[in-house]
Amino acid sequence: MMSTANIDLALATRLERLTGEDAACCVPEYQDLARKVGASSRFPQALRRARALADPHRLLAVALLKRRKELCACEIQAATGLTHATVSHHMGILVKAGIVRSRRQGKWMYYQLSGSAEVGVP
Amino acid sequence: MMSTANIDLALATRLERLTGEDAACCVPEYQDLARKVGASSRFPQALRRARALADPHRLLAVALLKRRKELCACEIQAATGLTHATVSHHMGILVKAGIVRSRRQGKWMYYQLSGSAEVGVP
DNA sequence: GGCTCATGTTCACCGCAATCTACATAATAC
DNA sequence: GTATTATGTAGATTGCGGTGAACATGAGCC
Repeated sequence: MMSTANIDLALATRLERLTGEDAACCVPEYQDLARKVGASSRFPQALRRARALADPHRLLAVALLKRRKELCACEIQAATGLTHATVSHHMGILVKAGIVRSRRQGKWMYYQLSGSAEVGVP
Repeated sequence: MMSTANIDLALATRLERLTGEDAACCVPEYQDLARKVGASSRFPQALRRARALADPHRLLAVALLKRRKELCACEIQAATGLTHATVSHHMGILVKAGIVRSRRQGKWMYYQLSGSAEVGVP
């Protein structure tokens, strides 16, 4: 396995052969930029939101919540055809991602969108 | 395992016991709505975009492309610390999702954002 | 032509997430 | 109190996706 230092060196020598503009195209700069972007607090949040919408059942639930203002867990279960355990699991992920908020009324658990459901890139 | 028909029946009888507003809260309506939303051409596209951004390395690559206009594969490799095979795999997913477009120039493959990188809910 | 470099493709491995079963909890009805 | 309903939680299984090694391709250089 090639060490990170070796990869850096090989890349640097390769990039040095390029023409003029490539003076700005050095490896450490990209690693620093990547670290800076990855360390931003917005990054894990955006990732959590993207992951939350990256499942067909969860995306469907959010799409339905966009049309009906509020749905109870059993209605989402009917729409998705999943078991209640799986629905609870999915809705928990959406709530943790900040896309959906829940409200308990008696036996029923109601879900609605919490602000915009869009996902942006940090 | 409970059949779908049985679940429908059980849910319907449960929902019938609820108060006034629940006349509109019938199971087939939600299944129809779910089918309609799921059958929309926008749904699989939105899902593909969300799934494409649901990986930290891919999200990082897109975030970097938002700052630098264009990056070659080796620069993305340097930024992410992955092997070239994995970078190629990830960029392929981003291209198929329509988030990134690629351009070959000599030996180098350049990537740039293809329009907005946002993910909307259909 | 052959050689090297940058990248794409294929395959196998492995970890994680989606799912269900089973049990637990909360709230209402009796 | 018990019974029932709606939902959450824990554990186990399984399938999918991220990963890298190895091979293939394509472009420049000699």
